[in-house]
Amino acid sequence: MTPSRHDVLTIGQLAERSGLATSALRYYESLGLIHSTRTTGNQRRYPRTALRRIAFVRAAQQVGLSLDEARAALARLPEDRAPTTREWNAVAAAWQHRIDRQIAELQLMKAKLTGCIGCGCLSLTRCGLYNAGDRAAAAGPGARYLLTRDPDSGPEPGPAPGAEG
Amino acid sequence: MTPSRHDVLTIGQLAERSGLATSALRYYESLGLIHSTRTTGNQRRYPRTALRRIAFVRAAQQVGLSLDEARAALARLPEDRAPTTREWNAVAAAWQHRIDRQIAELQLMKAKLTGCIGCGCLSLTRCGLYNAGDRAAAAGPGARYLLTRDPDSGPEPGPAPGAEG
DNA sequence: CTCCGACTTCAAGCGCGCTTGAAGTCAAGC
DNA sequence: GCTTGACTTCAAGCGCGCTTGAAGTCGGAG
Repeated sequence: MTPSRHDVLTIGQLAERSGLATSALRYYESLGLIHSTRTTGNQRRYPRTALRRIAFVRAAQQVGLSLDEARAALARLPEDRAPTTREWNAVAAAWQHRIDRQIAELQLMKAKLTGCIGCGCLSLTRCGLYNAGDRAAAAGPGARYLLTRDPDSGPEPGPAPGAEG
Repeated sequence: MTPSRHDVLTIGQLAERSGLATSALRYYESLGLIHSTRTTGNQRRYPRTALRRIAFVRAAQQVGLSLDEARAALARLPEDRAPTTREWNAVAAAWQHRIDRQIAELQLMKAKLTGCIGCGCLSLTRCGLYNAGDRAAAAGPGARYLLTRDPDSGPEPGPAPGAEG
């Protein structure tokens, strides 16, 4: 079964089907998230499995993974076919832990807010919100993530300066 | 009651107490999130209420607000005293909606993952994950937020090109 | 043949939330 | 006086996830 013209997508077609801009797709390819072959005229041709990989990446982003982390996760799934239940199970389980943790954090935040409503506080010392930023403050430079990144992974080369109070 | 030396904080003291770097505090001040007076030697002196404002901002970030949005929210609270229950109530209620929405999205994602485990799919057309990125794809340029920003606010001047599939 | 649009590469830019560096000032201790 | 360290301003840089622009190529229609 050599791939016929319909088994393969131009970057424009892939963009339309995935909802991403062609620039984003080239960027993804530069990161190794998707792969393409080239025509004799040096144009990219993507296999249909690229759609699955993109879907995976977008889902990974929603779970809070960076593109680099998504690539690592993607490396544990087969390149050219849909993952088996077993393969998918391992990945999904890890994501569920992430999601659960994020949900737990949000619920904690919500509880703190409710407590604040009850006490009318934000009184500098007693308010639970006052200590809500502990983990976020420990993150490195760069744009801050909205929710806490994986707390028990990563080298964390640069400790936050002056954070010891 | 003129503010004595103990009612007022240097930027270094504020950094230590808030857990933020002095550079971050200057940045916050440049954005109007906190305010300071100056000594005769042109050094910043922050009122203790700055601590409360910073706590508020950090909490706002956890809820998913940008610093600009945090400033807008902060503008609805009094500058120089703790907010009353009524004042706080309005803000907290808005945040709770945000949090609830984020939790709902995460739970939806989790359900989709569970479904995927059950069906062993990612089969391009049937998988719920496949359509999980709809809203994220509609966002503009720049670093992507991990979770969906407020879907019904903001001018959104630049529609994502090629997002119509 | 021309023309057009979809493709190519590469470098640079953007937006956010900061940090870093350079060059200078101020305040206290020896 | 000198040193030290905390402060000042301003500009530039970083990391992520892309987009934008310039300059050129490919491939089919007329």
